[in-house]
Amino acid sequence: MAYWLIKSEPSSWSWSDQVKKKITHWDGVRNFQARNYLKQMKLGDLCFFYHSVVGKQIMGVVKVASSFKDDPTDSTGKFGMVDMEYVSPLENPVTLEQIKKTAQLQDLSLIKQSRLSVMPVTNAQWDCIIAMSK
DNA sequence: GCCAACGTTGGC
DNA sequence: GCCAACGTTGGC
Repeated sequence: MAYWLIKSEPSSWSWSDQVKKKITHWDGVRNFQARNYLKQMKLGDLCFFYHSVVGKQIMGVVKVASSFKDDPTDSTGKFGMVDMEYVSPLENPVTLEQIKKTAQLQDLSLIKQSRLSVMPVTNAQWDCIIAMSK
C-alpha cells in the first residue's frame, strides 16, 4: 500500500466538507505530474488531506475509494480523478511550519515543489507525520 | 495583495 | 522542438 498527500484550498473544498460528505470525487486536477500520481493510486491507499493557503496544515486522513477514472469536469479528456473517502482526523493538525522544521521531512514534495497538488509520501515520512500529530 | 516559481501554450 | 509569454498557485 502506498501513501500520498493531497492538497485542497479550504475555500473550494475543506476538511470539514470532506468529513460531512464522507466520500467525494477528487476532480479538477489539471497538472500532468499530479495526474500521473492519481493514476498510480490503488484502492485503499491512504492520503494526508492538506489545507493550502488557509491553515497550511495537514488535517486528517482519507483513503482512495476508486481507481483512476474520467473527470466529468474535464472536457479535454486528458485528465482524470479518483474518489476519496474520509478515514479519520489527526489528533492535532500538523502545520507546514512544523514540517519545515523537521529534518526527516525535508524531502517531502510539499516543501520542494509547493505547487504540486498530489504527491507521494514515503512510509518513513508518513510515520513521522503521524507521530507529530499525537 | 504581492510576487516568485513553475507548468502550459503557442508562434516560429 | 525551442523558448518567450502567459496564467496560476501558494507562501509570505
